[in-house]
Amino acid sequence: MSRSATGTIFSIQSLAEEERIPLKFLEQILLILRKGGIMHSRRGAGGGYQLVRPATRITVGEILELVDGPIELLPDGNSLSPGLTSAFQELQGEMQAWLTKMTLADVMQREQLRGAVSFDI
Amino acid sequence: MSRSATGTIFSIQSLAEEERIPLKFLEQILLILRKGGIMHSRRGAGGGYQLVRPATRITVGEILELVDGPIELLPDGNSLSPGLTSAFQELQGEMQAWLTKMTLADVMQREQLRGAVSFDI
DNA sequence: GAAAATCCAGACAAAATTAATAGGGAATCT
DNA sequence: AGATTCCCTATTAATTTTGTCTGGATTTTC
Repeated sequence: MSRSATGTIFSIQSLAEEERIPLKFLEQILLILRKGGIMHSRRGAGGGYQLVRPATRITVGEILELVDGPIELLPDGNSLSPGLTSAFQELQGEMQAWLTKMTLADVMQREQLRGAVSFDI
Repeated sequence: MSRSATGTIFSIQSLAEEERIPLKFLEQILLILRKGGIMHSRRGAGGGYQLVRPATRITVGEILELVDGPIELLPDGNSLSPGLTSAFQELQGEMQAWLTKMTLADVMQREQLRGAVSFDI
């Protein structure tokens, strides 16, 4: 019963129990994901959350940026030398590229290959 | 008068003044680099620090690991799903590869290209 | 022996990060 | 109306990180 299938709807509570995450904690994360355009929600009885797009079109980078904020190796007002700054910008670019290629579907496939616990979100 | 030339010796104090870093702070860093086998030091009058190897054979990753500890995207006792863990391990591997290819000489060349402040260490 | 310089262990505070908790408000279904 | 479920803001607590400072001890040169 994969919650990562596009149409599947589920409640915060049910997911919180399965993953053993505090309900109020999970609530905040899902809220962020909805505002970020990754999930859709419906209130009231029978409501819940569901993915807006198929997992093949949701990237890890997208989720990470929403939840953790922008991926930046360099601090905002960085005092590093221009050469180091340039180098780290390059690395950061490579990380971004990777994070943009890696989709939620890719990650879920890796769960399968490892044959372990089922994973959702 | 580049301090990154292999033979050049300099004192903590002179570098601290130039870079406007607290002397005692810089001292700790240089100490780490020496223990890590990147720098050599000589005590007493006329002593100081110098690079052991040419900058072409010192990598940014080496320095970073010494100063900041191991580069790890995943926390030590990570509770992530196996699929996510696997994915992040892959990314971490790519970062490591990049950091191992990028040498101090490469960084210094970028300083030149940007024509800005001279940079040492 | 005096001066110059590194060596070393530890204490400290401010800031940032992370995880969690709290308490109600608003919409929707039956 | 009442139950269900998401919505929203704020606060707390614990931990880690970062930068800095203290106070010497040791080695080397002159």
